Amino acid sequence: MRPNKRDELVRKALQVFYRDGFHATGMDRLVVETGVSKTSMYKHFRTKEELILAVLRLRDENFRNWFVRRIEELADTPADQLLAAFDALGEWFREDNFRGCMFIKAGAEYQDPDHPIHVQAGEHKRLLLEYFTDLCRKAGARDPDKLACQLLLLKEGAIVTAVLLHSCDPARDAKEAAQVLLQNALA
Amino acid sequence: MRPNKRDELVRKALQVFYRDGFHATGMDRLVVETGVSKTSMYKHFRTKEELILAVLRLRDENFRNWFVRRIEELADTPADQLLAAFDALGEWFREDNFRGCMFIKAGAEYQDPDHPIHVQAGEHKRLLLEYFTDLCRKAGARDPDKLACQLLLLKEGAIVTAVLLHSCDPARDAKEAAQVLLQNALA
DNA sequence: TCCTTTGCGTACAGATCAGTACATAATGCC
DNA sequence: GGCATTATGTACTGATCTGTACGCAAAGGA
Repeated sequence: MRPNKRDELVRKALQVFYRDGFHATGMDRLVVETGVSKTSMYKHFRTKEELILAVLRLRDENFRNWFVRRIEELADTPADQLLAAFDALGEWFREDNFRGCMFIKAGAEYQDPDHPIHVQAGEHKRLLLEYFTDLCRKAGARDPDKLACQLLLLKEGAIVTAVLLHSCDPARDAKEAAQVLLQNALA
Repeated sequence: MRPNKRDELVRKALQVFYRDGFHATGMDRLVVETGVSKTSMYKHFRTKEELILAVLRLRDENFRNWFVRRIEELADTPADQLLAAFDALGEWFREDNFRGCMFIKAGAEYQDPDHPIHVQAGEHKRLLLEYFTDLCRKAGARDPDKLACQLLLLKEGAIVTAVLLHSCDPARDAKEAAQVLLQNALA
C-alpha cells in the first residue's frame, strides 16, 4: 500500500470523473481504468464518496495553482492581474478536454447543501473569492469585497456559458465587463 | 392514455429531477411518486431520455414565462427591465425549494456536447440570450449583442454562486454590476 | 523450513438500473 | 350480450451499482 499509489489513483479518477461525471462513473470502471484491483481501491478509499472528496481536493489544488501562476505570468500589477484572470480562463476554454468546472458539476450532482461533496465544492469557490478579494484590495478598489464577488460572477458565468453554448467568446466578453467594473471601482 | 395525463407525469417528474438530479433519480422512483404503473410510464415516454427532454421543454417554458412576466411587472422601460431581471433572480433564489438552474445541471450531467439533453440545455440559454439582446437593443445599447452576453454571464454566475455559497447576495451584486455595464453601454 | 502477516484478485452479495413480457381489467363498437 | 382493442399492474430480464468475503501468493521472522 504505497502512499504514492493512492495519489496515482486519485489522479486517474480525476480524469474519468471530470470527463464522464460522478454518478455516471462506477467504481467498476475506475478499477478497470486504473488497473488496480477492487480490494486495493477500497483499501485506499473506504467509499466512493471518500474517493470523490480526495479527487476534489486534488482538483482544487491543481486548478488554483495553475490559475494563480498563469495570472502572475500574464500580468504584474493587481489590476492587470484581475483582467488577466479572464485571459487565463480563455486559454482553459480552448483546451481540447475542457469540460467546465468540476466544482459546479459536483454541486449539481450532489445538491443537498449539507452533503460533504457539495460543501467542499463551495469551499473551492470561497477560496477563489478570497484570492480575488485580495487582488481587488491591492488594486485599491473602493469596495474590494463587492468587486471581487462581481468578478467571480463573471468568471462562473463565463464557464457555464462556454460549456452550454460551446463558445470561447464568454471569456472575452467577461474580460471587457471586468474592465468596465474595475475602472468604475477605482475611479 | 389521456393527453393531460402525460403533462401531469412531466410536471411531477420535473419536481423530482429538479430536487434530486437526473442520474440519481431512477424510473422506479418516478413510477412510485407519480402513482402510475411502469407500463403506462413507458407508453408515454419510450425512454428515460425522452422523459427528460419533455421535462426540459416544460421547464424552459415555465421559467422563461415566469421570468419575462415578472420582469415586465417590475419595470417598464427596457433599461429598467434589464436591471429588474436581477431582482427577479433574487426572488427566485429566496424560494424554499430553489435548487439552481435545471439546465446548468442537465449540461453538467450530460456533458457530451452532442447529447440531445446537452443540446436542449444550451437552447434554453440561447433563448434567454435572445431575450436579453432584444431588451438591450430597445434600450439603445451601443453593442446589444455584447451587453446581452455580459448580462447573461452575470445571471449564470449569480445562479451558480448562490447555489454553492448558499447566499442570495449574488443577485444584488450582479444587479449593481449590470447597472455599471448598462450605464457604460448607453453613454 | 515453517509459520504468520500482509496485499491482492476473483467472485460474489444485495440493491437498483432501464426497459419488457404477459396477464388482466376497462372500454368501445355492434 | 359478445368481441376486439386498449390501458394498466405485476413480475421479470440482464446489466450495473456499491461494497465485501474469501482464497491465494509473496514476504518477513525464527
